[in-house]
Amino acid sequence: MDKVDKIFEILNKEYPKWNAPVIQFMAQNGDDPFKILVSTILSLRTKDEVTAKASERLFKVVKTPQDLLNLSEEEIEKLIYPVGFYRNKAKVLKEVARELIQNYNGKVPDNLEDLLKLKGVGRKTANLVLSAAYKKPAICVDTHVHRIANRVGFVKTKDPHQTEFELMKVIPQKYWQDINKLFVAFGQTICKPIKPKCDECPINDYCEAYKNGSVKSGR
DNA sequence: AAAACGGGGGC
DNA sequence: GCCCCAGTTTT
Repeated sequence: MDKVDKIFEILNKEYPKWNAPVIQFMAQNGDDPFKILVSTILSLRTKDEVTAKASERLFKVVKTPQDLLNLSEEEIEKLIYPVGFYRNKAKVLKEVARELIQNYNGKVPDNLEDLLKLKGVGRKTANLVLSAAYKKPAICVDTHVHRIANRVGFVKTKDPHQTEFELMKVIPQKYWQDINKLFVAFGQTICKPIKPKCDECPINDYCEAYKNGSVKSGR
């Protein structure tokens, strides 16, 4: 069995042990692209749990872009507090809602180009929406994915953008969905930026950084 | 008191 | 490509 197959097999098996509130939350909320987009925007620089709670509160009131637009920024701020940047995010959320209604019939675009045109949406957010909401082949590179891919040895680059393209070459497409789902949870609990728990790591046999002792406290 | 949490956007 | 951004939680 190929090393890549083995790694994903193990991570999939271990996954239930890890907590990734946002992912669980998204799973509970089906694949509604709008909710996934909003949650992802909220998650910026904010802990998973907090994002999940804030999303839950917001979605009790807001189901569509129009709902969002009907609220004042202050009302949105109250709903999403205490996510970091709540003031800015409230503004972004309203702007995104406005763009969705004006340019996309109130629906979240299902292609990278249009998603990237939205305010506050970059490659990470866009790819997550494509993957989670539309089940399209896309790899969402956040700091966890970037760090883990480099440690394990899938890629060797400092540029997250480059990581995205390298991973697409190295990892078979059938696993792209797994990357987005598994790596965040794995990165938060085991393969942490500093003080990673390599002794408890289920895939340390396959990790280049572990083998050559270069898993420093660093990103 | 200081560091950690992370992605987008401007230049 | 590098640097800035901002609020809450954790150490």
